[in-house]
This record gives sequence, C-alpha cells and structure tokens, in this order.
Amino acid sequence: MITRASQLFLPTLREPPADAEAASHQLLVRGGFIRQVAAGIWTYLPLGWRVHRRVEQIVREEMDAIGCQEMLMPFLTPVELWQQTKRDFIEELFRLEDRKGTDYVLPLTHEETVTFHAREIQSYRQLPQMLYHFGLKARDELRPGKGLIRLREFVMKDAYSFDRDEAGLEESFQRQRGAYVRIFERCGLVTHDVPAEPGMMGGSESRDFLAPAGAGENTLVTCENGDFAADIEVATTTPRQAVFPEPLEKPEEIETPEVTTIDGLAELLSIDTAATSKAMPHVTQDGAVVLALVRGDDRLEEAKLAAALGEPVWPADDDAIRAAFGASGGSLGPVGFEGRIVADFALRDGQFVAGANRDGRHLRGVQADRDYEPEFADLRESAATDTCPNCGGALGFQTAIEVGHIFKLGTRYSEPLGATFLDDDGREKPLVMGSYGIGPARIMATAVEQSHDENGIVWPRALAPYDAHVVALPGAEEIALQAAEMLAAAGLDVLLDDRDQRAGEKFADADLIGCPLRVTAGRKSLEDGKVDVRDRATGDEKRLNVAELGKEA
RNA sequence: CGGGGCGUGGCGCAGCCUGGUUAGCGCGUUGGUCUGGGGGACCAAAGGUCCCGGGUUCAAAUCCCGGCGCCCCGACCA
Repeated sequence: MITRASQLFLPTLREPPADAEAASHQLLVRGGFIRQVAAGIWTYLPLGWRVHRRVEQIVREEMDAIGCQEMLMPFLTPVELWQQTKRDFIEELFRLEDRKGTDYVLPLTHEETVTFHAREIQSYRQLPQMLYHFGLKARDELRPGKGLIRLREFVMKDAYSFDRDEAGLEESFQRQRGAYVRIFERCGLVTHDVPAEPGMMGGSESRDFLAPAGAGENTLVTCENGDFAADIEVATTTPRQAVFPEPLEKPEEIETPEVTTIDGLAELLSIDTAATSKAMPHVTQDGAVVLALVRGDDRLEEAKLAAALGEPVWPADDDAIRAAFGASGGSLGPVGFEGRIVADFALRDGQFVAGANRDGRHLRGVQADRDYEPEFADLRESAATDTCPNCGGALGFQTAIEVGHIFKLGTRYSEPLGATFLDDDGREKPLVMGSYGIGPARIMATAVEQSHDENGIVWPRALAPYDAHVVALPGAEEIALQAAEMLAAAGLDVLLDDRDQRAGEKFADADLIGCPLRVTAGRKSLEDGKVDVRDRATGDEKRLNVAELGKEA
C-alpha cells in the first residue's frame, strides 16, 4: 500500500516542544505521531495510530496463539461492581454520574467487569478459560507526564484467566508469561521479566516486564553476571558487612548533643554508619504509629514496608512522633517504644547505636530480641554497595519502563463477586484468576527510548509506521512512484514523499519519522535508472535498479 | 498533598523587574521570482481574547489579589 505524504496529516516539528524532556516524548511529538490534548491525555495522529495498531496486532496474534479469546468490555462501568470488590475508594478512580443520579466509574482495569461475566461459567468442564480485550483505562494520576509513559487515559490489552485451582492458575500464568516474552521480542524491545509488587491489584504473585530506558518510572536492579534482576521495590540484595564496635552487656546511654543525622552520629562516635540504626516512624490508615527500623546507611523502601504490614503507610509528622516517642526525629529508637516495630533483616545480628527517645541522647549496644522485640522483614532499598544475593557480583541500577505486568489474583475478585463453579467433587468453588496487562502506548514510547539517534526515531521493523519511505526529489517523481509501486507489490507499506519540499527537509523528516528503509529517487536516478536505498539503523546505502527493489525488500 | 518553573500569532521565544504611540524576533503559513541530493535566497502578505476574572491607575502583556491550565522534582501504576 502506498500513502502519499502530500495528502497525509503529518505535522512534523523542527523543534521539540518546550515542555518535553524524555526522548520519546520529544520525538513522537516532533515526528507528528501524537499530540497532547490535556495533561496525560493524548491524540494519536495518523502515523502514531499506525504504530499503535502494529503493536496491538502483535499482541493480538500472541494472545490468540495461546488460546486467549478477544472480546470488548465497556468503558462506563456501574460503581456497584467496584463496591463489591471494595475498590471503589481507590483515589485514582474517575467517578461520574448520569442524569438520573446513578453512579459510574471509569475502569482502572477490567477485573470487576470480566468477573461479572465469568459468573456464567458454571462447571469445571468449562475451565480453563482465557479472555482479553483492548480496552480504554482511565486513571486519575497525580502526576501524568513524559509523553506516553504516564497517561490518564490509555488503551490496555488486559487478559484474564480462570482456573479450577492454583495448579491451573500456574499453568495459565506461565502461558501468558511466555506470550509476553514473545511479544516484547517481536516488538524489538529489551525487557527483563522480574518479580514485582502487586500494588492495588492484590493477589499473591506478580511479575513485571521492565524495559531499560532513558526515561522511566521504575528502577531495575541487575547483577553483572546476569543471574539476578528485580524491580527495586522488591529487590532483595546483600548489604555490605558492617564493622561493629565491641559488644556491650546492655545498652548504654550516651550524650549526643546536636546530633540528628546518621552521618553526624557515626562521626561523633567514630564508628561505621552501618553500625547504627535509623528509626522511621510511620502511621497507618487508622492512625496507629508503626516504627520501621533500618540500618543507618540504608534507605527505607516504602513499598516493602507497606507489603510487610499489609497496608499502606505514610511517614509520621512531627506531632505524631512527639506523641508516640516523647522525642523528635533524630533521637528516635526502638527501645521502650510501645507500638509495633518492624526491623530490617540487616539488624537481626549485631549491636547498633540507636536513638534513646530523648532529645540529644542515643543508646549504644542495642540488640534486637534482647533490648526490643521486632518483627523482621526486608525493608531496605537496594544500594550501589550491595552485592548479588546469588553470586556476590556487583549490581547495576537502570531506570526502566514497566511495559507489562502479570498477576496471580487467586480468588480476590471471584469471591466478592460470587463467580463460582461446580467442581468434579460436587462442591461450589470460586474461580482462581490471573490478570495480564500490556500498554501498547508504553511499548511505543519504549521502542523510541531504546532506539533513536540525534536525527530521530529508528523504529524496530515490526513497529514502524511504514516499512519504506520513498523520497521523490524534483524531476524524479515518476521513478519514485515506480519504486514505491515495486515495494508495495512486494507487500510493504510505503510512504511516498511527493511533497514540494527541499531535499534537505525531506531527508530530515525521513530520519525523524524513522522508517527502516529510505529510498531516494533524484536527478541521478534519471541518468541510470537507479535509486538509493538507505538503512535507517545502520546508515548503509546502496544504489539499486528499481526492478531489484522488490526482492531486496 | 509538599517544593520549583511557566502561560504572549501554528511552534520556539523576547518584552514584564523600572506601567506610556501601531506588542516584537526566529521558524512555519500564503502569493511571487530564482532555486533544487541534507531544513536555500529575495520580495510581498496574512495571522494576536498577551490563560481567565477582578483590582490599582489618566493608562496594564507589564503592578496587586484570586482562579485555571501546563511542565519538572519527592509518596502511586500498563
């Protein structure tokens, strides 16, 4: 198929928009792929929508290949479904009301709706089932941005599996996981399949597909030897060994006037920062104060704390700290604290300097299980000085985009919504579910992040808006058209730049738009009947006869 | 929610601090001439509620107050 640039709505920009920082944001806007309507709300222009559809088609083929069935569920959703699963209080949820006063939500995902339909599954004989759709999602994000990376409205391919039991779920989960690996591979992306944090979906196990990128919102932790990779929110890596002073029989209070930081404390006492502990009071939804304790040189990973507690928490403010500890931040510690204490595993062995819960004083020789009774959990954020838990190798940290996320949901949705089936033992049981999401827009953004140069986008072949971009220079319009027809006959989608523009402008646009092949017909072609075929990725160029184009492509 | 920045023709910006004729510049757009393998040159022209509302003033893009929108950095997710 041939598309003529002269008739295409393709507004390319010479300069990037002032508010764009991420490479994908700049290039997709400059290349005329997308335009912003409001924060996190975008239109796909003709070129951008072509790319989106190519991503969709790859996803569709891989879903169909594992027996997942396409359908379409609605955007407007009665709030009752979300009330039944108790997700109606989620802050990101858009709510609206019709003229009769009936409440609706715009779905964050479609677990509720698909489970509503799954109530029609009656018997184990109908299982397993896998369903999917490409549906709009709406999320009232606090901070949308970075082009297509964080959107308030977007198309998601969400798939759902229904099984009799955990073993069946495991099988469905692995089928989806395999499909995801193939999808990202076909899209030409580098991704890592890593353990993740289930967040608001709930459920037992989840895995993220993280794609390293210049701009992103996740941090991927990997081992130099390739035997470890995880999202930093769940990464458990090995902290460096602390250097401890001589142990004490019991804690000893010491004067530490003016010292409110770990560095100041370690310096005053001439000890390793890793031989201190850091108290970070948090409050739960119902106002209880929980003390999170990590080693002095560590940072608390809040996602891990929330996971350990099983509920979200917020850092306590000064008033709450005073009330619970009788001291201010900087002198807090576990000894004598009445509430719940969660300590990082790094504090299990050894004696640490901790706040004394009296301003200007600390305790030396504080030992877990002797001087205070904590629950232990992994709370620390992986640090650059950590080593691989599997081989001791050095770790690397990269920003990454989450392009896919798959969850084992279990009965989190089927139970509240009453989606049950009759098993072969004659008993009624809730369906065991999984859910599997991919954002095509993020795949687009990731492809650009991972593959571009100073001149523009270098699309992976499978995602390019057109396979070939034929540049017609003045005088050679006829040859250009013949070349385009040859390529089209060979099954390629062709963009024919027949605009009345200067050569430089056409080349610049071709580089910016980033189709894999560029074919130029110009004055030289009139002499020898050949055209220049240039590979966008490598820059390699060769002169070919028009007749040879088909087989070359 | 906390912090920072911005809002002026389609795009990128200047002007604002220190109010004062017709609000400028580059790019783009339209018409013309010459050009024509990496964003060319010259001539002519079109195009603006200076984010919105209020206030101060003889006079507001400019000063004050209040909104709204957008971007970036810390707590959420495909």
